[in-house]
Formats: sequence, structure tokens, C-alpha cells
Amino acid sequence: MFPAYPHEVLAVVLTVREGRLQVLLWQRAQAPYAGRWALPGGGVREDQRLKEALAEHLAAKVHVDDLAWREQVATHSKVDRDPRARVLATGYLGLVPSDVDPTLPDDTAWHLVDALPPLAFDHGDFVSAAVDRLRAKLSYTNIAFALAPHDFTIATLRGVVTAALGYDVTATNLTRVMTRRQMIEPTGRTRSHSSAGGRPATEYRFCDRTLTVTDPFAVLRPPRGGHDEQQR
Amino acid sequence: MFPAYPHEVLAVVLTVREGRLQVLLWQRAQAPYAGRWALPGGGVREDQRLKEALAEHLAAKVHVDDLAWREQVATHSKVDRDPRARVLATGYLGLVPSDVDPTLPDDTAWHLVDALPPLAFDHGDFVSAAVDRLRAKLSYTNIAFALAPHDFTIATLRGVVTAALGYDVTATNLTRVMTRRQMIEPTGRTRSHSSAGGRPATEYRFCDRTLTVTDPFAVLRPPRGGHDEQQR
DNA sequence: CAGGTTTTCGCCCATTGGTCGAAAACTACT
DNA sequence: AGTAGTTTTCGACCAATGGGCGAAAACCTG
Repeated sequence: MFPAYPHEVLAVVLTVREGRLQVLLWQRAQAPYAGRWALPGGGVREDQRLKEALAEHLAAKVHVDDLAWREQVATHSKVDRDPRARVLATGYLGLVPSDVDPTLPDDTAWHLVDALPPLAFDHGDFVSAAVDRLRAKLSYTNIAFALAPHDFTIATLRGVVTAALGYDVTATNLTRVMTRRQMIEPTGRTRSHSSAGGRPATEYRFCDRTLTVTDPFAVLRPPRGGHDEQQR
Repeated sequence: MFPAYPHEVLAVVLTVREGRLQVLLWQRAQAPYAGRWALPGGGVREDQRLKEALAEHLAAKVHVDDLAWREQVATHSKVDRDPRARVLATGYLGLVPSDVDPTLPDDTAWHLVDALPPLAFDHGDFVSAAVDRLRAKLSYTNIAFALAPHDFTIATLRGVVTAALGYDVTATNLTRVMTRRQMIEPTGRTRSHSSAGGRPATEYRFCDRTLTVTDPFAVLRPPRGGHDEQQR
């Protein structure tokens, strides 16, 4: 039928660690690109779908169920992206909550997203695409649920969001917006900080831990009277 | 190295025709799915990237330069998505302006997106994904430039947007929003309708014919004073 | 209980979108 | 020419959403 190519999946696993957005990389021991850092991933078996292959390869690096979110980002096809042979690659975005700390193999480590070493192959492209995707979605979806702990204070959430976006967000706005959008709700509990004083913070959680989008995208909203009537 | 698979590209070419959103399909003559409608596309040669393969296969159906926009949407990998053999498929969204009317081969035709016949393979999934993508982008990008004629009246634009979204949009809002976002600008000319009277409409064009996003995504905007300072 | 700290809440403002109706600009007919 | 009909455009008004700021609340420590 058509010519066939090896196909690999690559995972861009992001998390917030020490107040910074980080990506999971492992250091290659062998050529090509020996010594360079690369994304976890690998080939796809005959009986696997892409996401299954991803899970399998990822299991070698982190517990797969540490991933609170996973979505496909893009497939790259440059002919010489791998010097050995032509390999197509599909990249995924994966998110790990900031309070989950998987034990990593020796060759694997978190790296600051905004201070990456040169990566192997075209993996740098995958990282930037995934980071862009995350940042965009942070603004109009509740995807932060996959980066924040299950229960959290506004200060914590602010830290996570700030780190992921790369710029400051005020606690006031964050609270107002997230609650107005009905993304987060108080658990009822409250949390005192360990050291120093300060009013105890109310504990929040995400109402819904599935991806939901908000559309303040006015322009294009059906008119009020519209009982989902037929157009034209 | 890794097992290899044939890989195909599929094009979901959308346009607005007769006030409705339509997709380009061709009717299969041979098994499997003989008689069913399918998306244009095909295999990827050794020396091609995905987008190049797409252009080549599409050339058999429409003039490739009729496409005002093209973007990758997703790669599907279900093991039995093709009964003959395992084939991975990457779907693209393509847009043709409403005033461009390519001559189509005999087996090819436009179909109403919201009244599709059963499609071959998993092509239906590709169509819905592409339509969703288009609708989302219509709201927060200027992607309408790829659906509307180069120069247009507000009435025309409204028709295109209404058709693509599937619900009504008021002319007043459309004008205000699109101009406020600096997406469209008057050409200076004006257009009288053929029949009937009526005030002549001012002619507009898109300021920029490259994809630009607007982010009314408040929550997450850097504070005003922020001279792009370091976070932390 | 005073001082320091952190969180929360309320007030005010700017921007954006939604609705509606009047005015503008044109054609056609008497 | 004047009037009726049609389509577009513009302005006024309203609602919702964010952003900024400062006061009040709630806690800890000495």
C-alpha cells in the first residue's frame, strides 16, 4: 500500500517544582546525541495505540498514574529529524501535580523550562509547543487542576499558575475569576501556615477535575432569545 | 529499530457555500467502504513531510492554492481503523474562501457538515475534530479571513461566520468586535446591492491575513506595571 | 494585648460584549 | 420632487468580567 515508517511517541511532562515550570528529561548515553537530554518516549508496537505506547514508555520514567492530564499536541515529520532513519513522532503534553514527587531513574531529571540545555533531535520543538499549549489552556480552561494539588490554598494556586505562565497573577483576581467561573470551591477546611502568623487560608479544590472550557469569547455567542433555533 | 506503519494524511477542507458550512468529500469506488464518502488524502512518500504529502493529494481534488489556511489537527492510531492494514493517519484542517469555487472531479463534492452521510473509516472523527477547531478559533482569532472573500461587506462576513458557527451573530456586534480587535478595516470603497434599495455597505478587508489571536482571557494577564519582569 | 503577617473582602473603575432603536443612504414608484 | 421601502450604520444604554487598591479579618508571637 503506502510506504511505512517507524513511529514514536514523545512525552512532554510538565510540572511546577520549586516555584518554576519544569520538564522531565533523560540523558542519552548512546549516539546519536550522546550526552544530550531528550524527551521520554519510544516506538509504537503493532497492538498499541499511540496513547498506550506513551503510557508504556513513560512507565520507565515515572508512575504513569502520576499524570493528571495528557493530550496530544502535534506530529512532526521532518525527513531527517532522526539521523539514523526516518521516524515520525507524535508529541503529547503530560501534567504532574506540584505535590506529586515521583522517584526518577538515575538518567532522568526535571529541567527548568526557561533554561533548557540543547536537546536531542527536534525535541526542543515539542517542548515549546507543549508549553504554549499549556499556557493557552491555563487561561480559558480549568486545566490548572492537573498542576495544583488536590486541595490547596489560593497562595499555592497562585504559585503554580504564576510559575506555569511565567508572570505574576494577583491573588485577588485569581480567586475572583476562578470562583466566578465556578472552577474552584472551598472545601470548608482552612489551613494555617507552619511558621509565622497570618490569617489561616481557606482551602479550595477544583469543582470538576475534567477539562472544561470557559468562553468569554463574546463575538460569537448565540443571541439571547435563541432557543437553539435553526440558522438561515 | 521500531516497527513501521504506513502513514496517511487526510484533509478536512471546509468552506461556506450557500450559507452553510460544507466539507469536501469524494465517493469511494472500491472496497473497503465502496460507495461511501471519504476525506481526500493518501500516503506519505519517503521524501515528503506530512504537509507536502497533503498538498500533493489535495491537488487531485482542488487547486492547492485555493486553501487560505491549513493546520494540523490530530493523529489517530486505532489499530483497526483501516480493515486492510494498520495505518496511522494525521488529519488537517483546510479552509477555502467562500468566493472561491474550485472545479471538482466527478467523484468529489461538497457536503453539508451538519447533515453528513456515514463516512468511510474513522473519517467522521476527523471532520468533527476539524469543525470544532474551526469554531473555537473563529471566536478568538482572525481565522475568518480564510473563509471570507478578500474584500467583503459586513453582511457577507456575517453570513460566513453565521454559517460556520451554526448560529446567528448580529451585524452590530460583529462589526464592533472585529474592528475593536483591529481585525478588519474599511477599504474605503462601498458596495451597492444589485436589486432592491438600501444604504450601500462599506467594504472591509482583514488587516492581517496571518493567524493572530486575541486574548480577552483576563485571569492571567501580567499586571499593568509589569515591565516583563522576572517571576518568582 | 500590641505588633507583625497573611488572607479576604468590598469598592471603584475600565474594557468588552449585547440589545435596541433611530438616523443615514440608497432605490423605486407615483 | 416626494414618499415609501430597504439595508446599513451609528449611538445610547446595560450587563458582565477583570484589574487595582486599601481596609478589615484572623491568626501567631512576644
